[in-house]
Amino acid sequence: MRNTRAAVLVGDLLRTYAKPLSIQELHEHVRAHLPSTAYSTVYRIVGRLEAAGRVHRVDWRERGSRYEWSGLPHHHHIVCSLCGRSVDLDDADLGFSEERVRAATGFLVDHHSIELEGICPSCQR
Amino acid sequence: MRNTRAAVLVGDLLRTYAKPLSIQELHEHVRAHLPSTAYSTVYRIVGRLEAAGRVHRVDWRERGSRYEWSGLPHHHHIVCSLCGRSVDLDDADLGFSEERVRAATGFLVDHHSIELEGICPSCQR
DNA sequence: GCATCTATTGCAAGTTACTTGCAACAAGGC
DNA sequence: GCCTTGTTGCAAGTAACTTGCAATAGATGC
Repeated sequence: MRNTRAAVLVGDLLRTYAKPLSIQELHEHVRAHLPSTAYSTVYRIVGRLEAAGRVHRVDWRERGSRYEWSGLPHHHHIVCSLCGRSVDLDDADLGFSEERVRAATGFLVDHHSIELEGICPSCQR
Repeated sequence: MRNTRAAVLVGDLLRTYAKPLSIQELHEHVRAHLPSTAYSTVYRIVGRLEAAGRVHRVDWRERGSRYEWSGLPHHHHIVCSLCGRSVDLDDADLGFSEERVRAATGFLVDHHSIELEGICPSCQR
């Protein structure tokens, strides 16, 4: 994968922002630095990053599908339904283990996705 | 909401099948009994059922969005990535509690969605 | 049962977000 | 610098989902 200007901008933002971003949001970011960049370019960069395993997709129901840097430790998200901010949670915070699912169902778990929505502490005030 | 023939077919299938179904699948079922039924009719019936709270949407990533009868006890699913069959899991099977999330993050949880994918016991053989 | 009212339907067209073909372009190796 | 080939911008193409509208059919009251 070539280090084109747009690809570097997309990769850097995903890596440093460390939260899921939509292609729209990535596109806006790239255009701020390289105004001629097309949506389809960002779309394809993200596809390449995903194929290379450097990024993975996250679905936030009403908020659409988003992409997050894969180098982060495994975690899930809780998104504030008022302000949209997200906080990370790991399996231990949730009491989750694949072992437990295995015991309950006999399934060998490949993949799990946990998405939570609620009101964050600051919006509760 | 009127008890039209198509709406009764959709509602009955969702209630008795008790597993998430796509609009496509519901449409095929309705057409088997009422061949003239349009996709958009099923689409709107499901929308009405959802608005009435009798059905809710479930997202199964690659398998698309599906709808499930709401009268069932709260649960999640693990879907076999080979045969597509799903098994229900409740929060206790997962060790999950909103209280725990509250303690870890301070968020008031509105809604949570947990979807698992793996290999079912019979496909493991 | 029959008339009436209005939700519901079928059809076709519209919208949206996502995908792709292709010729021009530019990153990286030599 | 020059060439090779991955990338880009543009515009057009999909597929799935939505909607407008005139015709239809549940439901209600008589």
